[in-house]
Amino acid sequence: MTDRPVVARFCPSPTGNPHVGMARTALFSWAFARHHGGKFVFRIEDTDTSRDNEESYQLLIDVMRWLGLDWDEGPEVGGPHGPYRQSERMDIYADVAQQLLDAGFAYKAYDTAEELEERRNAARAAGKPSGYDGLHRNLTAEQVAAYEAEGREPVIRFKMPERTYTFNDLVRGEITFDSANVQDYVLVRANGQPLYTLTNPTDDAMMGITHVLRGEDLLSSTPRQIALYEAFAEIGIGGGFTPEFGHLPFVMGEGNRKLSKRDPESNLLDYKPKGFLPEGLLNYMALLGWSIAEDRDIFSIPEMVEAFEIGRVNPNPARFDIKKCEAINGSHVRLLSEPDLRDRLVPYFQAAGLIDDEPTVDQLSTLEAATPLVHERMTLLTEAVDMLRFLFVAEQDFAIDEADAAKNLDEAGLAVARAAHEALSAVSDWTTEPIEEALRGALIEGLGLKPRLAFGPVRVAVTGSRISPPLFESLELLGRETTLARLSAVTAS
RNA sequence: GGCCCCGUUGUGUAGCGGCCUAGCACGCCGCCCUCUCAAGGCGGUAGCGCGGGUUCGAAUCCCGUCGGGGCUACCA
Repeated sequence: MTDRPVVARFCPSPTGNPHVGMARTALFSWAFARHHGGKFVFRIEDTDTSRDNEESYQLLIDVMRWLGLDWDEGPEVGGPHGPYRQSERMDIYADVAQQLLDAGFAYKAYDTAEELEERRNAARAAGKPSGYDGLHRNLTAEQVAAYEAEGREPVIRFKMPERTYTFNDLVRGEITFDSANVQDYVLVRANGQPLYTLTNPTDDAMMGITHVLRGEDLLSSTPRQIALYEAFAEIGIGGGFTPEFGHLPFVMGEGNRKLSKRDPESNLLDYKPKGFLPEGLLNYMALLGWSIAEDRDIFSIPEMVEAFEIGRVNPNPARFDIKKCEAINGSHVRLLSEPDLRDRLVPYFQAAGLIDDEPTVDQLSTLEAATPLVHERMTLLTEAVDMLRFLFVAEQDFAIDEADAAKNLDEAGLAVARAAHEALSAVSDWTTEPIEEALRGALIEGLGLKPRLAFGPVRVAVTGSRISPPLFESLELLGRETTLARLSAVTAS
């Protein structure tokens, strides 16, 4: 490790919906920066105009904010090395490319796509590396003139020095590439547009990035970037040093493939509406390649920051397991304080139309009283909505699950409901204890029923479902009038 | 084809030469608790890809092999 203060970054390109693999990379980079008390730079790599779009950009910002991965420099917060969107830095890349050309680190190549492909195929057939063969490395002035006269538009290629590149990967240890296998690569397209190969290292250099944490797919482009950094140092671009690299393992989806847009759980935007907590998702993602301790896997983000060491990241790919993700989320829900949970539940009840956009005092107090009843019964916040719907729904919209009714409200069940109605009619102090007493007295002792058979019909009649929060507490919250009305509605039909 | 990375129960991981009769978690199964569902408690299931070495001793080190993945673009 260098002794330079850590500057890490996250630099996605805004193409489509943000996904889980991307967020995991962001999380690790962020945690690394925070752990070392360094800076975290957020940069948008939108140089591919055919794939990038504004909406994705906004989604990226929103999702980073939802997750709480804050940045010290980047879009919307600014910083000394802006702008932080590559589409606004085109003049910089053009200038850097020209300097590279002038200093002899890069050259113009006039090969056509067809020529390239032909030679590529030949190389492959001969068992040789199939990248660019360097044919136009040393064109004479006459050759250049001839190509120009033909109207050919050159790309700019970086001239790879012929030597071996060894670096110490932060997660994988020492890795060596021979430049014989790393060919001269394109920095700038024939149409003048700079490519990722140029823009990414240029910005990392100019923004003072000391540690590059990224996906394993970029591992094999590391030697050519190291070579570029060395050229940068020569011509005075950036801080004159090469950052350290760490290549994070893939997050896998079904089969042996990387998690992709095709996998339903890859879309980060779905997590919030489904009822995930950011801290739950973050905790789970952290487990994809890292662990905090031998016997623990539930932790807070501050705890992760405290403990995160990049050297302890596991290099092998991890499969995304939505079941475990949900279980971890459930643990975090249980860790929430009652008031906190209540506040977080409100938007979900609003989305379901059960609580007004301007919640009434009544709605809020009902939710507050009901929250403890469901606190340990959910893994996703949306489950609270289903369990507590019967408390908020307008009476004309109250519905009983048909399958549950069929099972619990047969003739015997209706008899139980009638008995319950009668017993509850006599309860004047409408609180949990007297309610329970009345019901037990009438159904268990009176009718000699097993608790399961006694309370099942009441539960279904009043809450609309076989599954509900604890019954007596639920009845108290529902209120005497509504409870009795629902019981008689069921027995009347 | 070439180069590079990876390989512990179904899944995620711990392990970094003896503490391993391989630990933890999710999942699954069973039991307990119990007004339903959860939560919680207890127990069970299942793993070091393979073959050679090195060593008194290997999941741990070395070599090979097999398997998987990535890159090999005028994508990122």
